[in-house]
Amino acid sequence: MRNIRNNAPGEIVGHPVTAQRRLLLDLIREVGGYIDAKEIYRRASSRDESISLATVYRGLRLFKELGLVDEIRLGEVRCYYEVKHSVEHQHLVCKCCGKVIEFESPQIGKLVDKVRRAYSFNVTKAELYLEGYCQECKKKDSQR
Amino acid sequence: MRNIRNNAPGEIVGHPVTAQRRLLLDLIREVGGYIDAKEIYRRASSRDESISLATVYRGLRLFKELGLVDEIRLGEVRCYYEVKHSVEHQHLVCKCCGKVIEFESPQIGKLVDKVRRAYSFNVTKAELYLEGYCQECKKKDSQR
DNA sequence: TTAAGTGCAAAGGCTTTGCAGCATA
DNA sequence: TATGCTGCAAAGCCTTTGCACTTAA
Repeated sequence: MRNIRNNAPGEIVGHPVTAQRRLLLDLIREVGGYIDAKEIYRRASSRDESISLATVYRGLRLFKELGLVDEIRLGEVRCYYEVKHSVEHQHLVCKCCGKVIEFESPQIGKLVDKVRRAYSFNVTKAELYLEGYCQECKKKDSQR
Repeated sequence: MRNIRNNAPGEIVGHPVTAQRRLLLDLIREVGGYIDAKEIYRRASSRDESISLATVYRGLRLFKELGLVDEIRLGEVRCYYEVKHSVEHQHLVCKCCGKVIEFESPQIGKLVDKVRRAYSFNVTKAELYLEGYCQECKKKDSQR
């Protein structure tokens, strides 16, 4: 188990490469981590003030379809997005401070294989979401 | 790994037991599986036509806090709810027909323990979400 | 009695969509 | 040139909230 953070290649193929799409994809890649649509819009606006939130959502949907980004849920209703990694990883979120730790576990792969065989499923996505309290927040809490 | 479906005990304690809360909790338990707020409201309305959707949401929030129900995400924006099980289990969803298979895996527990130690986290929730295509949908697809 | 819950309606947050104009391939 | 993308504004969903009334304990 180790922290990971590496980009995956991939381009917009089969669809027009507009300035907006270029900007959005570059931006998400620069961020390196997870980011939500509103924040993508905020950052995109600072480089192209006429870009619309609708274009952000339409771009995200396309990137998802092309496998360029992953849509992840971090315990909240809204979605976050991140560049698709070559290595699958999972998220551990602190309910108190919001810190997100990414980790990789080979056990997930084994588990997916088991499920695949047991239920004859073609598993295309595996998300493990762990939630709890980090060391610092545990300490803070016990000092109260 | 095996399919599970068993209820957990638990009651509304420390809060007034109103007719609405009683109805909602009974209803969720009768369902036995996952159900969303709108459907809970629809079914509750047939027994108490004056119940409001706000009460459904307020009830669900309370039940969550009391650990009587679990809020789960099945790949969609909206949430589903189910009676809290004594045994933790995970969900496997078919993207094509929507079928949901519940399964239990002891490996998740081991993995959670590893993460707990590795990051000094007090892990309070672990959700594994698997998505893909079931045997029937794979067949249908290959026949096209 | 009184703190707490309820219904209603309105508002909030996130996401999608219709449409007319514009740009990529 | 023609398909497809964009901005804008409006609408759609799901969920929460303010308020006055009602109720469980």
